[in-house]
Amino acid sequence: MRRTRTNTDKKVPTITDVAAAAGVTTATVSFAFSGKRFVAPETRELVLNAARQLDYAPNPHAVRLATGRVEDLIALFTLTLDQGVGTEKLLLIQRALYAAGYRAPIHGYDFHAAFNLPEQVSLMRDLRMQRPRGIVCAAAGVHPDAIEELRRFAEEGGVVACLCYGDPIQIESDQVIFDEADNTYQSTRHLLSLGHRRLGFYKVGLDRHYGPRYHGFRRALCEYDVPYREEWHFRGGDIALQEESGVVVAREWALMPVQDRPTGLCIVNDRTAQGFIVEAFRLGMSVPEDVSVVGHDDQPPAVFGRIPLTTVSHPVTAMVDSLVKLLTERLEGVYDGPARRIVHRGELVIRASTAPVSPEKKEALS
Amino acid sequence: MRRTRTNTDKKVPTITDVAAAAGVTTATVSFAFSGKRFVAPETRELVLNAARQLDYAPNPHAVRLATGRVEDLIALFTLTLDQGVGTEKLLLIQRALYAAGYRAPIHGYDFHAAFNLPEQVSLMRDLRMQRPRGIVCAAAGVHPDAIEELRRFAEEGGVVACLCYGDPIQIESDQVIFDEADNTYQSTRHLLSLGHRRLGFYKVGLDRHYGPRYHGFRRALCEYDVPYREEWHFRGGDIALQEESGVVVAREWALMPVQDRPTGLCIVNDRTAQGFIVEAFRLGMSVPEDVSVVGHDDQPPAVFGRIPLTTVSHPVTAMVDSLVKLLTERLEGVYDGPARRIVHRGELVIRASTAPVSPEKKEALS
DNA sequence: CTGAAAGCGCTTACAG
DNA sequence: CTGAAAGCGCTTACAG
Repeated sequence: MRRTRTNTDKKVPTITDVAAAAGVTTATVSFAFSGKRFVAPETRELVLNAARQLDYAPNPHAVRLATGRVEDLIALFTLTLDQGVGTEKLLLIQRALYAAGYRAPIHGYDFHAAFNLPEQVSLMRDLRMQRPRGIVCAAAGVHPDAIEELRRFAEEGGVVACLCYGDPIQIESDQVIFDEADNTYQSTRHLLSLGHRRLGFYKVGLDRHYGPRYHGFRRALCEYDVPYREEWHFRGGDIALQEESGVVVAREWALMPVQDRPTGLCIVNDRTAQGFIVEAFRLGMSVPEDVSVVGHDDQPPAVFGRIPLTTVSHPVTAMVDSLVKLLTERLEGVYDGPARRIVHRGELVIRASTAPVSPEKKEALS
Repeated sequence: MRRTRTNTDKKVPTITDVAAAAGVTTATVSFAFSGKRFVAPETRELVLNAARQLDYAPNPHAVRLATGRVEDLIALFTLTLDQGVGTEKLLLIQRALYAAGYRAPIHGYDFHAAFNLPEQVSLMRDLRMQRPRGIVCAAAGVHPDAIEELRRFAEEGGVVACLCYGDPIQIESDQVIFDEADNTYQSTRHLLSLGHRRLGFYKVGLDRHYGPRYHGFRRALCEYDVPYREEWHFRGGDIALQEESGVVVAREWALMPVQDRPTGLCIVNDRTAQGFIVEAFRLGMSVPEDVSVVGHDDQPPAVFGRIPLTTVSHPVTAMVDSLVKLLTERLEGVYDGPARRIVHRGELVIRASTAPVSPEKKEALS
């Protein structure tokens, strides 16, 4: 992998070249750029011209080595660079930070890294060693060892802000939390309020079958005194494409005896729910006549899919706004107190994929 | 924005600390890690233990400053971190490069940066100054000044590989090119072969209304001797959400007199096409009875949207494979010859959104 | 087998 | 108003 500079490679101009060209010291060049010390206007012009002439730009590694931390760098860490809310949040954070004068490259890895522990920890450690000004951790399922790296980063003077799903991350840092349990609780209550009593649950992804969303589901059932049935907790298999795992769930569901299968399904997320619905129709069923389906996120597929989806929103913009606010307050020294937490909840949006349980099904049940 | 180390901040261990703890020189520590010089096994153990003890990790900036280029860093540059093929490609490239032992953070900016020239150039310059081993430029609409930065990067010994849309980027580097013109040419020919003669065109995004896709559209029309009609070249407005601009196009289309509006529409891309279709149905029209619609990309929305979409695929995986192959051959010194170009084309996938032009419309036309 | 030291390209006290 | 020089934390010829 190693490669040495060949003699055909062009030399990159350094501060020394600029100093020589301008007939000054490197100190003067440095100060002419940074403004941290007064430089006579004429000298300044001389330096700037020489720099322009040579097309000089400072070597960031030298700058960072000399100054310690990288003051304008905020690293964005994620494990879910998906085709949905995860990526959208990062984009919005990036945009806001760029606007505030920071660079914010995304150091992410896709979905599969969530199950690849050593990789995850080494990624986080790399980030820490780069000594950015801050790290935004926007990921679900961050391993304790990776969190430990974050903690060290904070101890060493870095700013940490987290965007969490479901549960807070075990670290003393500002956190914006999406209440996943409540999200699924709301969708489940909606189905219950429509009279459904045989309810199924499915969450895409291998992670956390029994995480916050599951608990939200159970809590709603509990309040309505409706029993939880393990066989209606679908798994869908290990499929990368979200829609496809919805297809698998539809097949599993369709194979169940009509008298004893869910009449309402709580499916996380919209894309997976649409996958379910498309396959259900293909199998001769219809939604919501044969099953009511609630999705999650209220992303475009909820509106532009097979049928308009009843869903619970994921407040992407609000969460990003909170995060950026907490973070920039720290960065700019406006706030320096104890860690803060802001919890966001989604909202139920009723569309066409849910309907009251049909009378004959009510009978069948009794 | 500046911040100095407070005395509560923990000190990060350096190579000097490790050397002291192990009772050796920093040189020995360095070589014990890199293996570039023989180190007695016992000494090695001593060093490794001390490092573990202190939880030492080298400061990447010092390493980079000392060695010049960053040997295991490939920067991924993009201007389109979308919710679709753009992000998917980057993910796949990242995954492949990680597997090959490289780090590949995404230095991207969203869609709007494409129109923000200074930002774009400064991003590319920052990347160059970081002196990674290589830069992958996966973006459409890269400005000449940004390309100039890429060129300098290559002159200075960096490896450049491009993933282009439509036209090659004006630089001597390996390139994988997606033939956008052919993509739209194929979709247009499909409509023509179904008997449609009144054809409309819409490409989401402000960029390049008259780019390669437009030319593919016109070429197909030309071959069938069908006139191009400027008023059927839709604009859709400046809308971030791809589906929404499809909605706008549907409204524009529906307002046209029935006798004089397109019977076939070539819409880039699938999400936009589904947006069009959903709105068309809402307006009381139906697809393909009232209009045939071809999408582009063959992404999930083509299969899981309002109706299954006839579309032309975007060969994401094949393109990424090509790119990674070209790039790693360079990185590993397997290939060192002149720049190579690989062109990929998509394939027509026929589903339910297109149908032969109806007889009464044929009459109306004549 | 391993040290002592120069050098990478910056920044910033310390002088004048 | 600006220089001379130390220092950031590494790597790597140069010695022995």
